[in-house]
Amino acid sequence: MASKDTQISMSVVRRLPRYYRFLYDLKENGVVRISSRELAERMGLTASQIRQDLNCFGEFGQQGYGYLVEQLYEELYHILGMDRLTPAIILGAGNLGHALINHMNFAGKGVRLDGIFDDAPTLIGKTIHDITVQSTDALETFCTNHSPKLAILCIPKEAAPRLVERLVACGVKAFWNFSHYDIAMHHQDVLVENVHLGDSLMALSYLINQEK
Amino acid sequence: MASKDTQISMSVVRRLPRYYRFLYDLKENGVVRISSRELAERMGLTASQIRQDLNCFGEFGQQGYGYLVEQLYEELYHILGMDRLTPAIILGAGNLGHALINHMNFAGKGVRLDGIFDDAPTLIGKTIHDITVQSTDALETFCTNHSPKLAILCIPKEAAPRLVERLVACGVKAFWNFSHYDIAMHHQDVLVENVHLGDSLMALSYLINQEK
DNA sequence: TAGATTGTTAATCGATTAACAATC
DNA sequence: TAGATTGTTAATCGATTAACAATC
Repeated sequence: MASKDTQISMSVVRRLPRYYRFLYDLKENGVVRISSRELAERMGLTASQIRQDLNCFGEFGQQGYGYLVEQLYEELYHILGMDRLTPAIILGAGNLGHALINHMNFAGKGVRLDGIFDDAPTLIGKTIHDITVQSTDALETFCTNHSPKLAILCIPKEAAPRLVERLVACGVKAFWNFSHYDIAMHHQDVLVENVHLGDSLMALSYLINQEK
Repeated sequence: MASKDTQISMSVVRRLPRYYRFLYDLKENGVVRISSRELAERMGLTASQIRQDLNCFGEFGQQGYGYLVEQLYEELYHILGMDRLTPAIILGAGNLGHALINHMNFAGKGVRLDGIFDDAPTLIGKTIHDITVQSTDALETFCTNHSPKLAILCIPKEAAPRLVERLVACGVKAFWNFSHYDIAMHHQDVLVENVHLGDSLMALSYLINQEK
């Protein structure tokens, strides 16, 4: 895997999964080569930006020819770290947690879901996608045995502080956070990706109201 | 409602819901006034940025004093357009759609959910949150009667092109898009807010793999 | 009045776009 | 070789931060 040493900006990082998706589709559609110009057109970006972005990681193209779709896809696969699966657990198997477990192709996103935790008696013991829902009482024991690195939080804000505390003590290093608890404010040295669906909808509401 | 005429940048728009959330919490906790410096500290921003952002919309503070929490909250409420509810429908009542219907406080985000559509015979006729799931066959009739302006897409990519076509023909002006179909590429004059949960998780995977 | 903090202008920083020499 | 398109440097654009006069 080629790579350069300079720190990659978050703007670039956030575009990588999108490149990966588009390259995958091109590959599936049997497209063999593509120029930055044509990819830019399809993605609604500039050719310049695509070349700049890719060149953060190496030289993947051929002058006068463009990029080999399959090869570039493979490069992104490695850049994104899809070859190693991060062991993960999900906290909260309510509607949202349930939806993620059923919908999200975790393995295809570099994640291996090892455990599901919830405190609702109606859920404990149930099996979702071959994984048995456990009580959060079992959290510490589970972590000792499985060392999850990523925790997916689908729990109410109130439950989050205590749970995050315990997870960090258990060695969890990253959070995919659907709760509204501000993890980064309370824990340093931990990676946090916040998903605020409400903010996304509210921003859209704002734009709708601007229209006319 | 005070406001200025210059076009607001998307960077600012995306921060508005977060301001709104923080102001709400401060208000709930009985905080009466707050300075840009203190709000910045709590939100992990700079005081300069907060003042710049707010001054896109008006002058809400008092020199030497700061901002009145309740008043600023109200201003954001109006700026975000929370006083008018956008009529909306949701397409797809599978796990994700179901989770949104149950979890999302639509009214609190400026949206009124008027209809739910799905094609699964097991779902049609069922009632979720007081709304009866209808077949997509009824879409045109429903739109004629209710004129929804926003469609929430919780459907597979394959079903999206045809459905979006129909929705646009019905006068739908905005999409909250959880499918991977690229609406904006195929329809101009329509607002699209894409939610790519997979991209979010993949970006996190990348960052986890960079750590060490 | 003195102290604090805003609103706003100016300076800086970073990200995007344009240009072009290198080269397939 | 001629044409195309990359990799990369330089120019531009926009967003963030700093500074400070205005003023409560």
